[in-house]
Amino acid sequence: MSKCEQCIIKQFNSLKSLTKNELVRISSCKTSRFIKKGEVIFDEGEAVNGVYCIKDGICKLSKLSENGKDQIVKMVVKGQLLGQRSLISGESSNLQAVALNDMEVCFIPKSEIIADLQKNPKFSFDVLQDMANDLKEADDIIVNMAQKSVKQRLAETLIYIYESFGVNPDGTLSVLLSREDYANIVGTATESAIRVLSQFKKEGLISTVGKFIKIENINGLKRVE
Amino acid sequence: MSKCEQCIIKQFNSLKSLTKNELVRISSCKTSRFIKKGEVIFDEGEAVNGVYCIKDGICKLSKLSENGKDQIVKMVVKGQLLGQRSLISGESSNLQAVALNDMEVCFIPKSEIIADLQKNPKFSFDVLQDMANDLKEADDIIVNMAQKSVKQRLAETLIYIYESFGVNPDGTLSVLLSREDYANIVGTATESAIRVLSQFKKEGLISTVGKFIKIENINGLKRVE
DNA sequence: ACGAAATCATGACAAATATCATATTTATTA
DNA sequence: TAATAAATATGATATTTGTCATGATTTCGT
Repeated sequence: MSKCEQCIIKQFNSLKSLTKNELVRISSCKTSRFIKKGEVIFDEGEAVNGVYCIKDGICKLSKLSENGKDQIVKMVVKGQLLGQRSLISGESSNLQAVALNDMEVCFIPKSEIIADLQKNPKFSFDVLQDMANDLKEADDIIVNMAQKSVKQRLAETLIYIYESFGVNPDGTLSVLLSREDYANIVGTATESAIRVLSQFKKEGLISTVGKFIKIENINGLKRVE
Repeated sequence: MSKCEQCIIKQFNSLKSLTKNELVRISSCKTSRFIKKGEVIFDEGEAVNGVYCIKDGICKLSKLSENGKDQIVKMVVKGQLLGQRSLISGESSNLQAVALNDMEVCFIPKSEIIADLQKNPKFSFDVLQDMANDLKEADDIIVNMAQKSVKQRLAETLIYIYESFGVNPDGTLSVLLSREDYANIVGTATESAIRVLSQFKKEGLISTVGKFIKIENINGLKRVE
């Protein structure tokens, strides 16, 4: 099994602040795991006894609302950590995590991470900054949900995915989402999301290649009202 | 000026994890301040060079959206800390803070807090837990905004204020908000908020004493659709 | 106490979005 | 590969919410 000390993935998350010794210790107790597209990594209400370091792939974090609809709250991608929040608050997860494509992750047990949080202030501050950033993003989402139209939110989602996760060689968005996923990010009915995407297509703002979406006019998307 | 070591307010926030010595040091450089209702504590985009410990009163944290409407993201009350997030991320504030009634706060400069975060892991972990909790609440708000009706959101806001901030001797909600504030919490037009409150009143779910609101049937509010 | 300004309230209408129905296309699997 | 299921697409319509107009009430400063 590969070693954390030599893993380049950690450069992209708080684990980079761990010392060589800490990494060796974590490496010895971590477990590597492959996750298939659509597989549930952990469920809402489930105890998450550690943190996942994502080596490859992307997943969605969602919460089931009382009316039975799933709301996607965040997407977590290669290089990032998954399950930090629950670990720190010591509660079971408030969100469900589902793989959006095939993933490879390392699981680090809770006890190890907590030990490091309490001993290594640099690591702990790094996690704190991560969380502060998540909180800021969450605030922005709240404002968007509350104040913007479905059309605007969907346009911004497309731009967000484009800018954060990039494109395939043919220019289509590298993250492949169903129309239902788009609806669950934007917080609308699936039919509404489909309709808006159709409209964007008619207006030449996007094009589609099978299920893949390609942004054709990003400035147009930014001007959507 | 009163001393942090003896202040009972700190029992309610992360400052309780500081050592006696740390508190003495902080006490010597903190400044106490009175803030009038409606006063801006800090503005969106402004650098917040420290943390406020709220000794008395309550304030709202809001963000101006592009369409010119204010969205209230959180309320912070006596006992809690204000400005943590910006301090940790080292950025200027993403939110505006405005006093909802007369307040008394202590301001602790950034350098002092950062020093303690880096030296005292217990304190740092406490702040981390606080932030994790804020993040969980933010997730819940996102789901509510995305999936629930204005009526439901307003009902839940009333219940939240009732349960979190309590009532006056006559049973009215102790936090006095304008109809516009309610609209800005729920993310709707002021007229819509007014209309829904009028409806709740007609249905006997709430009553009003001047601008004050009294919850008459909390189970009814919980069942609103 | 008085007038100006803000806040609250309500009606009428417009716009956005949800829901239901029903094709059509695409994926899955027996 | 045929049969079946799932996802996408679109129309018709209902519901929710926003906007504009207007008046009543409350608050505030002098």
